Amino acid sequence: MKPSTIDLKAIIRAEGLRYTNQRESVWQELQSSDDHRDAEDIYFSLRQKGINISRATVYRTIEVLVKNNLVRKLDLGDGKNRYECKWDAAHHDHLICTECGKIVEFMNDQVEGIQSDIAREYGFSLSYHIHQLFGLCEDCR
Amino acid sequence: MKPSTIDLKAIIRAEGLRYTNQRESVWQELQSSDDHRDAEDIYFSLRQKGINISRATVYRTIEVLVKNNLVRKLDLGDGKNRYECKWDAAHHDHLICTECGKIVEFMNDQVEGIQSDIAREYGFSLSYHIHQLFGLCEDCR
DNA sequence: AATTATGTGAGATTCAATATCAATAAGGAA
DNA sequence: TTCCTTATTGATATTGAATCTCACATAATT
Ligand SMILES: [Mn+2]
Ligand SMILES: [Mn+2]
Ligand SMILES: [Zn+2]
Ligand SMILES: [Zn+2]
Repeated sequence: MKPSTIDLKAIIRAEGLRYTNQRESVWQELQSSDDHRDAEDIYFSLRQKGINISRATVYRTIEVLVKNNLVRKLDLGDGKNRYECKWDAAHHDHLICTECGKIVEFMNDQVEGIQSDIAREYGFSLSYHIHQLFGLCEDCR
Repeated sequence: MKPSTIDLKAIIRAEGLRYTNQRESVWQELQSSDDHRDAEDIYFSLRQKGINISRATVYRTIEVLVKNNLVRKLDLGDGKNRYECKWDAAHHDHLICTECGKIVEFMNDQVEGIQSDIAREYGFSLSYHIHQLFGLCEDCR
């Protein structure tokens, strides 16, 4: 992931919130990889780097980032939420290997269009969708 | 839902399991409606009908039914698994109202086909998928 | 520096789901 | 039918992710 052009301090303060070391740390940690990580991952990585932070603060901060569209929350069906840095990313969905956990991102305009058609057909106004394909990756089958 | 032509006793015993009142009761309860219900719903409905059963047994029995493709387990993102009777149902995905919880079932051959294409493109062999559209239904928007 | 309200940390709590284990009962044998 | 073996059940404890509580810390303003 390329270095952020995002000014977290400005965003945080525009929300009327306080800019803190903990919030900056969580944001940096999430930006440090392209992975789809869970809150516990973030918590442990920060602790390992000697940064003192609590689980509660990790959860609370992630929620702030999600609300400001800097991070996307994902439920990949393994019982815990995962998060990905999405401030510069176009929409995409996921292909997941049920054996090794590998995650491939895909985007298909045709499917996106059909989703809108389906919503219209049933009188729904769509706000978001979940589209996940599960199976075995090349290496695992 | 039309009355079952399924012989649960035969299926259960073919699995080398014992046919019990509890297992039959859970199966009957799941068949009694077309809804997407959670385990607690099933548990309470049975108790209300005077059937003595424990939560643990409800969970365990549902798992047996899922493994035998009589019931489909769904994660609709509200923190608890939901179940639908699917012994006679063709595959379908879901459109969910985030306001009132209404669930509409849809099926689109084109999307199903594209999913296969995507899997092939990335070298995956697909085993299942989750496709859920969230938004406001006609009544709620 | 003083003030004040927001943010944080440690631990308690919630809730769905699973595990434990003594008691029960299904189903095969006689 | 009765007996026997063992899967199943129920009551309860436990797990794990996520949230809540509240005394204390600290960001931000004056
Ligand atoms: Mn992704
Ligand atoms: Mn359905
Ligand atoms: Zn794999
Ligand atoms: Zn609605």
